[in-house]
Amino acid sequence: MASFDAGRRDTPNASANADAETVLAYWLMKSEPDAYSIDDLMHDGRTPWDGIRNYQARNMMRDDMRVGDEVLFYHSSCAEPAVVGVARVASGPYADPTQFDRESKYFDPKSSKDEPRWSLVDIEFIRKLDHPIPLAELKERPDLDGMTLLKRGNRLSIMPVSAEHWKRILG
DNA sequence: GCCAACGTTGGC
DNA sequence: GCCAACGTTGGC
Repeated sequence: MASFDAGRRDTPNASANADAETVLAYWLMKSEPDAYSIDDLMHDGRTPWDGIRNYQARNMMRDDMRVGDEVLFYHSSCAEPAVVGVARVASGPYADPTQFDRESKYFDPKSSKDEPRWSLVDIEFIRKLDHPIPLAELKERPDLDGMTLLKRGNRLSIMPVSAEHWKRILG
């Protein structure tokens, strides 16, 4: 199992370092545009990132994200997979309400309100890219070598992005 | 704890 | 639609 580091904490004891809280971390979050696109986020302004049912992705939202962290919004499972916009983490973690909703496809009978299994954060719109950056283009760039998104077999829908890669992609 | 079977993701 | 890759489940 790969482990991830949001790259935020400079000291081993982050809790003793108040400044660590103010350092932004960067993320990439995938969404199928048929289900929820960057235009949907632009329209809504803000949305709960519900429906995540993968433990690694959940752990990153629950344990590693901070309000203000910035997010590459990525369209997956579509004609042209691409980074299409920028968003921001807008809340701390809380229980994903869809896990308790019997009508939801994300309903989880093994979860309970006392011990919720799935957490989420809210995401808010920052901007849409004038020109999406297709996956195919990202793959061709030597300066993005090692990016989690580009690793073979990667299926995580949420992943950290290093500050270096962030600058190279948006710069 | 092992591991086969199954389900899901997501590019192509 | 195909299929590689990976996560989860459950029998043992």
